[in-house]
Amino acid sequence: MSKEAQVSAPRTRNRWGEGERLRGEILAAASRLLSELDGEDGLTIRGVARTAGIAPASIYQHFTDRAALVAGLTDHEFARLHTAMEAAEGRVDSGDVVGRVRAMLHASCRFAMDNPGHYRLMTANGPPRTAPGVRQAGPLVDVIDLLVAGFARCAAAGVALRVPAERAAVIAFVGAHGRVALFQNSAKHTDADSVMSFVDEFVSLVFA
Amino acid sequence: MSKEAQVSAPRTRNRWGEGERLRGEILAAASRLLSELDGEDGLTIRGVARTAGIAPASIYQHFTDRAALVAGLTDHEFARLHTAMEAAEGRVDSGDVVGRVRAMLHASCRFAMDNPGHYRLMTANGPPRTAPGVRQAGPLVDVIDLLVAGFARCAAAGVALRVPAERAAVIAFVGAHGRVALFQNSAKHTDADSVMSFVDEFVSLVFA
DNA sequence: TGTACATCAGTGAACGCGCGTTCACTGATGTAC
DNA sequence: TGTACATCAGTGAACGCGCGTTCACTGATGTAC
Repeated sequence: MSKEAQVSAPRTRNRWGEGERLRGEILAAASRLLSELDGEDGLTIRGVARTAGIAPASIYQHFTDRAALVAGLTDHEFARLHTAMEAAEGRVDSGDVVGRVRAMLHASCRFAMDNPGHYRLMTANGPPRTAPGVRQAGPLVDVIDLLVAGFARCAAAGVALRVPAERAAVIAFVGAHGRVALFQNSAKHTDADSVMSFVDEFVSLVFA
Repeated sequence: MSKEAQVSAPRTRNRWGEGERLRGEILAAASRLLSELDGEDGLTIRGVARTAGIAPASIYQHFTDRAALVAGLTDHEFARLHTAMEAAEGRVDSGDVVGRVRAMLHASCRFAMDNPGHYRLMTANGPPRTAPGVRQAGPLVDVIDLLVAGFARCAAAGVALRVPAERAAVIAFVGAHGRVALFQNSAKHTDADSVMSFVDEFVSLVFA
């Protein structure tokens, strides 16, 4: 609980050829820092350096500037979310197609609720804007594709949808995260169970 | 397009007893500033003062500190949204209950799309957290209550809902704004029409 | 009607601070010959 | 095997800047007597 960054040993530097490891440590430190912070503005070069136990200047060997650091962190967190959703899906019996979709949505809600700072960062500096018409790419789209595939499997298994799978995925994701985002800082009302049941109700709306 | 704040006349001060007018000018300036900015971090005391054409110190006669200014701006913007939604509803024939709900949702989407900075501010520093169990209050809840009333009027008019009006309101609002928030900065794909039709599809899901 | 004083709206200059970024550096580890 | 040099990981100190906030102030307008 001390305000001081612990004044540990002056840090054993990485060995030759392993300089890239610090990049990971920097991202991990930034992620940790973001957990304890309100928003992106507290996410400073100096703050991250303090959290990582390195000199501010050291960050510039891995990120050209603060913007690059933030972008790197965003990608890193999207990858974490992606992994969490896949893992959650894998934990459900593959015959339970609806259950698998639910599991992914629950995982993404839990991620957002457990990591409000990261979540805000991810939605604020979303994917890079692409040219119109071009098929969109980016971490957000990858996450949604996970859901599209899930809903498509529902349809293939004979569970009727009221809308196409692509639409259903966006609706479900947007609904789940809208719910979390809007009520994140608004009372105890946002306990995990009520969010999850809201999401389930939501999902049931897209099924016939 | 000049970077300079225009060096106009040194400002004619308000007359005796009208000091409160500056409060409004400060909020208007902050609102204008937020329109041209990415996020809350650019919303500084000095920046607002520059935009308003006053001295930074003058702000402290109306807001105790930066946090109070931001909170005041948030309230101000919620009030604007509330007004816009009511106005939109009023423009639709009162017999068309579903149309009136749609109009409110469209208005709130348009607000979010036209004012991404304000919107981010409103969702980030949402309503003050209240004690659990206590009926929630605050500008966000007021806005949602508008929708609850709208959906309730639908039900009363014989348009069947698949969920209670309270639920429907939250679902619709959360869906609409989740859609806007998630895709705000993600390509031309976010043109107004596609958002509106998404919202309409969304609304149709809650009706039987 | 004067006149002394209170109150108002708003300011200019200064403070200390943390920030992003740059630069020349340190010392350990590898490589060429 | 030495030894000179290149490369690596990482640093310490300094820079200039914009920020939030405070303070004593200015000058216009009102009020008491």
